[in-house]
Amino acid sequence: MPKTLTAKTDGSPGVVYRGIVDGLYRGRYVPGQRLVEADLTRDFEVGRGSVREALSRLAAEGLVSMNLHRSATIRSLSRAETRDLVALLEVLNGFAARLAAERIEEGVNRKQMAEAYTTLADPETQRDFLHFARARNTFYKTMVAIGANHELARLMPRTNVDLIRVQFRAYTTVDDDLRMEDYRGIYDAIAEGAGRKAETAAKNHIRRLGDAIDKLPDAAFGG
Amino acid sequence: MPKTLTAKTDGSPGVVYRGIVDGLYRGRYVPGQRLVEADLTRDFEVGRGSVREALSRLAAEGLVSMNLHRSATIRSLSRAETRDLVALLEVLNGFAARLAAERIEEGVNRKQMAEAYTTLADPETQRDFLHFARARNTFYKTMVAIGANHELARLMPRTNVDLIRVQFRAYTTVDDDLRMEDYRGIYDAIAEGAGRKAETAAKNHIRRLGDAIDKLPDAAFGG
DNA sequence: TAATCTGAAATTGTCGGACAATCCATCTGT
DNA sequence: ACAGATGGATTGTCCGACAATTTCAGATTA
Repeated sequence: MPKTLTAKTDGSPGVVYRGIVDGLYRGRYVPGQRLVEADLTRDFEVGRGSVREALSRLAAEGLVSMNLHRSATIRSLSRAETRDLVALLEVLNGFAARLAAERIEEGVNRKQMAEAYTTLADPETQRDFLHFARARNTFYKTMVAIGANHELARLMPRTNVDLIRVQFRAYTTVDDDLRMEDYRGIYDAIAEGAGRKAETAAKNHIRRLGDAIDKLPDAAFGG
Repeated sequence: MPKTLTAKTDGSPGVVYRGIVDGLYRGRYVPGQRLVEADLTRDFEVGRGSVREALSRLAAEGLVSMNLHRSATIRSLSRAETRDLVALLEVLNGFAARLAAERIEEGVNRKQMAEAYTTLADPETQRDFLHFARARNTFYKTMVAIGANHELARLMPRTNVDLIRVQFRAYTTVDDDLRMEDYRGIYDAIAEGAGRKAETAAKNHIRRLGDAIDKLPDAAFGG
């Protein structure tokens, strides 16, 4: 029986890959920080080749940037880059929401989507940043999965949502309630099977997010 | 003076990377073909580590697929995958066209766009598949560049347009004229600075492409 | 003192070798 | 003909080595 492992689950490079992404969310690594290969080799107890492979994967996804003969660094989004990314996410998430709405009736989709939304809306999960981040990721991932567009699913992780999440984490305490209403709106539209409506709901949500980020002070942007 | 090299231009892995992409367009590699590391090491005269890094980059972009303990293979799009990809490209290209139209007045954008379109429309370049493919790539790349959305530019090459281009190359002789009209429509809308119009023109073009592909026989799809 | 130059240390880029794990095709015995 | 054993081919991973380049502290100079 051949092992069916996804690209991220496999061996040593995967350990490093996941370790770094996880470390990002846990605050062990912060945007701008240098990632020295020798250190990673020691920390994760794998060969330099594996470290290298993990780094180049992360670079391909845009999470770290690699300059020739310089250490890789955790990428830090500038104001302009953030704006670009938000504009792109508006389009992509709108597309994903529309697809999800169109397929809500198939299989166990409705049940899965409901589950993801329920845990996201649970005040219990909202107490802890890590729990909330995970629930939100699950929500979006479910939405994309239900949409069943293989290529979209492949491309989504290659946007830098994670960076946005982490880089502005300190500033997100403002309007939690408003955002929860957004999520509810998106979910309801998807549950209704209203593709158009879901698309605009998702787009509007991202646009509001972009507006909020625009108002952030320069200190929130590293480079 | 620090060398300013882009991710694809750098050293040995870049040689392999570009060699394979180029080989794809030249027909040296065909979808489904196995890529044995030892062979590539010999052909490109670089270390296995570099070959490995190039392969994982290509895998990250979706051009080759890597299975555990099996050779990497040039990916072959199934009918469903192609449909998904086309639907995604419709959204992304629409976005790119809109952005380009909105910024056509800035700097040398108008001139560059006109140039790209002119060489694309030149009957001379349309005679040879390789020339035409290159001109079309330039056309789209210019459009994206003018749009000036850094994240979109980063993400576009990670779609599998190249695969579509190559895999269905044998079947594209049908409606060249119709497609040239499409390009003209897109270009005109961009030149007018009409964002909405450019978006729908690009979307319609991709949709027509998708319809054409839908009518292709099963033989066109490998896996 | 401040700016500049210099050289050593740190770090990455690349290669080659080595070995285990696994897959694949072939062979073998029934 | 078919199930299982077997060996070659290929990948996954690590290690060591060396050149190229950057980085930084200390020496030199205006």
